[in-house]
Amino acid sequence: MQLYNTLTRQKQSFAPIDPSHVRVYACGPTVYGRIHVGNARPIVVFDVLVRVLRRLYDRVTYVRNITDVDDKINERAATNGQSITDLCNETIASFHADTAALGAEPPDVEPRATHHIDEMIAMISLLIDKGHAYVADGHVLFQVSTMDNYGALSKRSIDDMIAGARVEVAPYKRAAEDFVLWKPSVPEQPGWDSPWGRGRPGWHIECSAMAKTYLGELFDIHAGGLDLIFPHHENEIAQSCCAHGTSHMANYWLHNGFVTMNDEKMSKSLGNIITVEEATSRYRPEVVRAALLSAHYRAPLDLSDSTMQDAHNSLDRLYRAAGTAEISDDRVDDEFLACLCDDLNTPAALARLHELARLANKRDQVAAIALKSSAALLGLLRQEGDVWAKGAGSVSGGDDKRLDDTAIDAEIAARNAARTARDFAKADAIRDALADAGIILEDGQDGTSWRRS
RNA sequence: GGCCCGGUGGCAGAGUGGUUAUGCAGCGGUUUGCAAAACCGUGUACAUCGGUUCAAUUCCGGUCCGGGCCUCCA
Repeated sequence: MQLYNTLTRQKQSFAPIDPSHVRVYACGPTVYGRIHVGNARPIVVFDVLVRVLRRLYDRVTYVRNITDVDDKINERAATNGQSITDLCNETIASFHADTAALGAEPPDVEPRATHHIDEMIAMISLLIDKGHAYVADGHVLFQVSTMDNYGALSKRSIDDMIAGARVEVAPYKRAAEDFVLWKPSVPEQPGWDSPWGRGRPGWHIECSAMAKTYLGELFDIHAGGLDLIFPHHENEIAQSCCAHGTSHMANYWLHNGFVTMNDEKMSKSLGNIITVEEATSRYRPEVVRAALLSAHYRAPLDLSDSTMQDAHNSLDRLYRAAGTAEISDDRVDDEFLACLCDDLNTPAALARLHELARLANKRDQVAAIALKSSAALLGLLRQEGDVWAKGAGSVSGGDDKRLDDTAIDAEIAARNAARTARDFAKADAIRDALADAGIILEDGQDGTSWRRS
C-alpha cells in the first residue's frame, strides 16, 4: 500500500514495523459539543484506511482518543450550567451516535485523557529529568531548543515561528516557542495533584502519553486533520521523541484536507458549520458518508446541496446495479482494491465501482457480487437494495407530504388497473401524482416497482 | 512577514510525458403504451508565460489567482 507521508511530503510504500501487528493512532474529538461535517471527514476517511489495513494485515490496533480535559469544555459546561462530567458524557454519547450513523466502525481503543493523567505526569517527569522541560511559575514547559530537529513535520524552523509569532509570550517562558505540558488549576477548575502542584495537562501531552500506553514508543501511522500538523503533532513528536530517546514517534503521518463551504474552511470560529446530526437528518447518512469519500482525502472537499445530490445519485445507481447480490469478502475487485491501496484514492475506487455497475447492469452477476463486496470495504451499499430504494430521508422533499408504503401500493394497483383497461390518461395521471410526492415508478418484467427520489 | 498546498471539460472529480477516467447534466439512438431504469454513441478540459523534450495538461522556473497553517480548530 502506498501512503502520502507528511513527514517526507511523498507517497511511500507502507512497511509496518511489525507486519503481524499494525498500529494506528488518530486524534479524536474534544468533547464539548457535537461534531460537524468537517470533523467527520477524518473519522470516515481513516475508517476506510483501517478497513483496508485490516484486509491487508492480520492484526491492526486502531486507537482514537477522546479529549475530555480542555478549557473549552470548562467554559461550555459553565455556559450550559451543567457539570463537566455530564457535558463530557453527553457529548461522547452523541459522538458515538454520529460516528455510528456515518458507518464508521469503533476504534479498538478509545482512551480518555482524564483516565491517563498518571501516564502524563510520568512522561512530564521524564522530560524534566532529561533536561527537555522546566518548571516555571507553577507551569511545566517543554523547552523546544533542546530538540535538534524540531519542526521536521511542519517544515518550519524556530526562527520562522518567532518571525511570524502573533501571540504574546507568557512571561514565565524561557523562549517564545516553548509550550505548556502542565498548568496550574484554580480550585474551581478541574485539576489533579502532581509534583508541581494541583493542575491539569497541556493540550499535546495526552496524545503522547496515550499513544505510548497503547501503541508503544514507536508505531506505524499517526493520522489527523491538516490543521493539527502544527503545533499539535509537531509538539507530540517533540514530547515523545525526547521522553523516549527515539528518532520518530510514528513512521507515517497522514493528514486529511478540510471540508469547505463556499470554498472556505468549515470551522467553529467562522461559524459556517453543519453538524453531523443536521447533515444526517437532511440527507441519508450513507449519502453523507459517500460525499465525504467523493474527493481524495488530502484535497479540499466543498460541500453543497449539489455535492450531496451527486452522492445520492451515485449511490442510487450503484444500489440498483448491485441488486440482491451478497457480500463476499473474497470477491472484492482487484482494481478497486488497487485504487484504495494507492494512498486511499476513494474517487478512483468509486469510479471503478461504477464500471462494475455497468457490467452488473448487463446481467454480469460476478460483477454485481464484486460491486457489493467492494463497496462494503468503503462502508457503502450495506443496506438491502430495496430498503435503500424505499428509504426515507431523501435529498429533496420533507416527510410532511410523504406517502406511506401501503398508500403507494394502492396507487400502483389503481394505475395498473387503468393500464390493463388501456386508460393511459388515468394511469399517467396517477404516476404523475406519485412523482410529485417523490415516488418514481418503474415498470419491469416482474411488475411495477417504486423508489423514493 | 514566514511556511505549506492547490488551479483539469457545464458541475463534481481522478489520472497521465505521446492512446477512453468515472458520475451528474446535455445531445442522438435502442427499449418502453408513454415514462423510468438500463445499454450504445456523443465533449478540440487540463490558469498563464517561458524552458527541457521528437512530444507536456503531465517535468522545471516565473507570473496571476485561490486555499491553509503560524492562536483553539478535523
